Amino acid sequence: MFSKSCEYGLRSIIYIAQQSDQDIKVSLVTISEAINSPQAFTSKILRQLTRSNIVKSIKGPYGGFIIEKNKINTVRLLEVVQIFDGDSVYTGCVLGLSKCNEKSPCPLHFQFVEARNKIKIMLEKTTLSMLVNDMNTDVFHLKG
Amino acid sequence: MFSKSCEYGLRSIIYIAQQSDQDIKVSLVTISEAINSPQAFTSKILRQLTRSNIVKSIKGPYGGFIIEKNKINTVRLLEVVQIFDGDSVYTGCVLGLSKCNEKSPCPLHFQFVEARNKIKIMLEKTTLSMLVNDMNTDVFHLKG
DNA sequence: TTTATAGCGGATAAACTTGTCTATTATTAA
DNA sequence: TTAATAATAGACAAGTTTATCCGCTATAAA
Repeated sequence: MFSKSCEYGLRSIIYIAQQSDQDIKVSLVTISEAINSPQAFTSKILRQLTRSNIVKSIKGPYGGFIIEKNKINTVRLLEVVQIFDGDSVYTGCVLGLSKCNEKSPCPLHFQFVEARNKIKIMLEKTTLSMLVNDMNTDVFHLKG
Repeated sequence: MFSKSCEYGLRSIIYIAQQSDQDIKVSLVTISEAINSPQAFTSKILRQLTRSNIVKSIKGPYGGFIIEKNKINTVRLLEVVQIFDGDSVYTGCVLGLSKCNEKSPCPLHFQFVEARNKIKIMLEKTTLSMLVNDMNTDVFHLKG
């Protein structure tokens, strides 16, 4: 459904948000251990998130990554997915046709519209803070 | 959502079904022109469909591919998707975790359950004949 | 029986994604 | 000012998917 990059990106940002919510700054090493992802590759993922101004990075000793409190409340999953996979998941023809739309649809177009729109709406609605609250219940996990 | 192979596979089988429904046998060349796909690659896709006994192939002059009438009525999209992409689209963790389930879910698990199950049900319900009927209305297309 | 046709099988290549390595830059503490 | 730390940048490598090529096999018609 999502690319590996996007998966790591989502896991990273959820973890960082959870920690930032408790005012804990986390390093690359800590993150990749927490979400069980390859370190060097995760580094690239994090750069994409900092360049997009969702995550803030601090260099040097005691450095690491944080997300500002207000961003935890406002940033939605759609924005994160957008960075890594664009909108291909909920837009774009299921059969890979470039000229597929309401007017000139592929035979699966209308069957998929509803299900995929559900995904889009869900990504639009879900903020990082919602997931942080979930994480605090200890039911959910980000590795394994 | 689906791999390129799966996209070509679905487009191929829908096209073959539509033609077989009118007792027309189609060759590789015809198929790849009709669905606008690379010929050699489509050949491999078709082999997978014949090996799975969904499509029948006839060698030699006047050869080509057909789907038996009764199969058009019984084969469902799920079966085709299964061949190319397995069940990763509607099973498997959205965040790429191997140990993600109802008991020990990732933070996005429950949000996605409904939307993805909708996709699964749709693939389970839809037979080739349903799509053939659609195609006969001239509203739908498989290329471009 | 020969010839042409069309699917089959395997090797190979191109493109893209995922992942690693090393050197550099910024920053903190001593 | 120096040493240690941690993010950054870019080159490079491995893996996967997508795509091509070529010779082989089966078959139909002449």
